[in-house]
Amino acid sequence: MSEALTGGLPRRADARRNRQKLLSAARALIDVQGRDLALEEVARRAGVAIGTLYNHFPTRQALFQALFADDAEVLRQRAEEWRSDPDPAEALIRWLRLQLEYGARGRSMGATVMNMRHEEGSPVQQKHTAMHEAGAALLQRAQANGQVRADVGLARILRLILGILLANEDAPDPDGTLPMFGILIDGIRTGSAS
Amino acid sequence: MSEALTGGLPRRADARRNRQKLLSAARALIDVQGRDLALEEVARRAGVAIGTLYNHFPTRQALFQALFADDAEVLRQRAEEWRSDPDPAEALIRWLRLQLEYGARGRSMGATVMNMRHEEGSPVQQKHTAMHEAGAALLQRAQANGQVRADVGLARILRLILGILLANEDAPDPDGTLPMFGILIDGIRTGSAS
DNA sequence: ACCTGAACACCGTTCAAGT
DNA sequence: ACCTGAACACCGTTCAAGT
Repeated sequence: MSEALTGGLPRRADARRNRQKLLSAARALIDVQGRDLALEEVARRAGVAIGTLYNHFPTRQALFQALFADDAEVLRQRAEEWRSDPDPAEALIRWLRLQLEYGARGRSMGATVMNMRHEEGSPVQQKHTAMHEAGAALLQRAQANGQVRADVGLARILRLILGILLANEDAPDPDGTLPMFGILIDGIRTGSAS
Repeated sequence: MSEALTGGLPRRADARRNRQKLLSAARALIDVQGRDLALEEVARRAGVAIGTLYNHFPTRQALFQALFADDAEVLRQRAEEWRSDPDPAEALIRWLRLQLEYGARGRSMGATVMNMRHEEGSPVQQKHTAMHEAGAALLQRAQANGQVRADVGLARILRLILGILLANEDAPDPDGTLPMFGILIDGIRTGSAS
């Protein structure tokens, strides 16, 4: 239980190596097979037994979380940095575009992980919360400045970004994300109707 | 091959009954298991052998298409009707909201089918094209009236609706779709920035 | 503290044989 | 023209035994 619940790394060096090999194999496979990647193949490519995979990651979710949780930390940092940007709306939009980029990682698994329900107090949940708070500050700044409508929350915006990614995952033109992102941005700007 | 390619119904009466039983069973299961429903269980619940399922629906896609293709016809009809609505924008929005409702069918499988690549000349493709043209007329009317931005196409809007559905599929609050829909609508209205 | 791999269950898909 | 179900391949998951 130690590793799964604490989220810490394994104590033994060989176990840490195995964990890393599993993550690398999963990362490589996810780009090809998408979210339905075969766990057995992950173990096979990592050169470990299937039981070892389950030792490190008791569920699919645990594997995905380990793959993409660090992205949340990067996104939090950017949000903090851009909080002093002279143009609040521009800073917010830049950050949301970064969410679009990071979310696209691993066939949208990045954004999916970010929108998953995380175990209370888990490392992923903590990182996610920290990112969310930093982003919310960006949003509120733009709202206080009158550039963004006051009646939208960050969660709703981020889930819309997830939707954009998911809808374009198997689309004929996977780069249709930016025009759709543009509609989202215009939808949260002040000055429009309703 | 006849059935799969022509999309027509089977000639024999027992085969038509089997087809219907398969569709009913699939429809019931999809609400529970989502898009990853087990084909074997579909056949089991329909009371036919697994080979019979493959006879009628050679691929998963074929099964899904058969389940939801008729919705396209309904949506086309509504678009035609509302083309004479005095308020073009209101008519368009009402139709898009209908897309949201119909798309939500079967755990968003409805919208997914609508956004799939269909075989050229297949019945689904024809129905989808007809629906798309009728909807595009609604959109153009609202654009000609100056109520909706001229630089957005229907395909982009519909894919955004698909995204909204997918993003809310396993969400804590699955009825967050309407606020997100509101952002989309405001994003395509005239009068906003950019 | 961690690894191994056999064991079991379940599902996807094909196809020869039947009616 | 259609149905059947055995046959094969593959994967998910657990767990007793090992180091």
